[in-house]
Amino acid sequence: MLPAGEPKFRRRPGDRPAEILAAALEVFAERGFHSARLEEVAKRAGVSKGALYLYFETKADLFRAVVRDAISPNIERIKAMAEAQVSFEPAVRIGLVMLASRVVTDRRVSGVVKLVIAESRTHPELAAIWHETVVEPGIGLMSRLIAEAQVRGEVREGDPRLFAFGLMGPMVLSMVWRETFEPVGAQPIDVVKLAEQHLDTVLQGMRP
Amino acid sequence: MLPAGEPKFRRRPGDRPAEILAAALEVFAERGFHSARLEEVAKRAGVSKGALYLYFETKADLFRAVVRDAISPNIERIKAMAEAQVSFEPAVRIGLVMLASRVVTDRRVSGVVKLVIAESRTHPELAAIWHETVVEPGIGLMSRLIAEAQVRGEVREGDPRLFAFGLMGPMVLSMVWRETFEPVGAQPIDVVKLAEQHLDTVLQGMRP
DNA sequence: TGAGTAGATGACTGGTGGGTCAGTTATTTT
DNA sequence: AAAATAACTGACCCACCAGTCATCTACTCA
Repeated sequence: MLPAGEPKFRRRPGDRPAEILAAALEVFAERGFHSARLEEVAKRAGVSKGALYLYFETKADLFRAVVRDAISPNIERIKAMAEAQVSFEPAVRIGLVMLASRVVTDRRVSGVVKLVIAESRTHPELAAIWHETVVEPGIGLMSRLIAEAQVRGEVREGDPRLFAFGLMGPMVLSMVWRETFEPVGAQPIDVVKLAEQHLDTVLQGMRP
Repeated sequence: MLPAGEPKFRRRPGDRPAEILAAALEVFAERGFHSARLEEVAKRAGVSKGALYLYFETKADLFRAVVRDAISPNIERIKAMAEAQVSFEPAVRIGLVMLASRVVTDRRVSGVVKLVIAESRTHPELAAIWHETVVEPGIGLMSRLIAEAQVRGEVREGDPRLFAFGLMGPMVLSMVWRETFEPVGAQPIDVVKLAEQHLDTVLQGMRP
C-alpha cells in the first residue's frame, strides 16, 4: 500500500488561501452560507477540511474573507471613476454600460451580492462593509455628478439621489433576476441592452 | 401544583394554521430559513413545537406555505389590474405608486421577497411559484400596455419588456435596500417619492 | 356525567456537520 | 544524513435542532 512516486500532498502555504477563497466563493454562491459544506470547500480547493482551519478561524471567518475579497476590485473601479474629471452624461453612459457588461454579468459578483442580501441578517457586518465601501461611494459619486449637471442646467430639478436610484435600479433587478429567476426557467435579461435602453430613456427624461 | 382557573391550552384547530403561518412569517423573515427555530415559531404562535406538526409536515412545508400565503393577495391585485381596461400612462402611474406605497413599504412583503431571493437555491420551487404567479404576469401586463401605447404612437420604439424592467428596477432596489442596508444604518429611501420622480423621468423619456 | 376522541404537549432521539488534534509527511536547516 | 520544523491529514467529538411519540387534556355528545 506504499504510494509510489507522487507525494500525498504538497506544502504550498503561499497559494492555499487564494485557492480556498476561490473554492469557498463557488460553494457559498451555489448553496448559501448555511447549506455550504466545509468538506465540499476543502474538496474543491484540493485540501483536507483540517487545512482550512490553518488559514481561517471559523466558517463565518472564511465567509467574511470571501466577501471582502470580492469587494476590492470594485473599490478600485469606483475610486478611479471618482478621481477622473468627467462630465455627467458620458460618465454615466460609460459607467452604467461597463457595470452591465463587466460587473452585473459576472456570476462571481452577482453571486456575492446575492449572498450579502441573503445573509445580511446573520452577518450584518458584511452588509455594513458592502454598504460603506461600495454602495454609498457609488451612489454618492453619481449623485454628485447629477447635482453638478443640475447646476449647469443640463439636468432638470429633482433629488439627485433618487435619480441615481432610478438609474441603478434595473441593474440590481438584473442581478436578482439572474440569481433567482433564471435558474427556474425565466427568460434571461440582456443586461447590456437593458442598460442602453434605460440610459436613453432616463437621460432623455432627465433633461430640463 | 394544580393550575387554577385557566386551562393549560385550548383546542382551536380552525385558527391554528393562520396563527402559525403569521408567527412563521415573522421568524423566517427575521432569521432566514435555516436559522429560524421551530421552537421560536411555536412560542410566538402560542403552541408547542409538536403542534406545528399537526398542521404542517416539515419545516420546508411550513416555509412553502408561508410564501404561498403571502403571494395570494398580490395575485388578486394583478388580476384586477389586468382585467380593468386602462390606458398606458395613468395605469402605470397609479400602479407604480400603489406598488410603492402599499407593497414595497410592507415589511411582510419585502421580507418574503428577500426570503425567496435568499433561499432560491435551496428552495427553487418557491422562486418558480413566485415567478410564474407574480413576476411574469406583472411584467407581462406592463409589457402589453407599453406595446399597445407604442402602436398608438404614445411611446417611442424600444423593447417593451426592457421598458418594464426599467420602471420596476428601482422598486426592487428599494426592497433590497430596506431589507439589507437600512438595518446597518443606511439612509432610508422614500419609496413613494422615488416612484413619483422615476415615473416623471421615465414616462418623459419614453415619449417619441 | 362519563366515555370517547381529537387537539395538544414536551421529553426524547438520531443525523448532521462545524470544529479539534494527535499523528503523518513534505520541506528546510544543520 | 539526520534533526527540526511547519504544512497537512482525517478520524473523531459533541452541540444542535428537526422531527417523533407516549401521554395528557380539553371538548363533544349520547
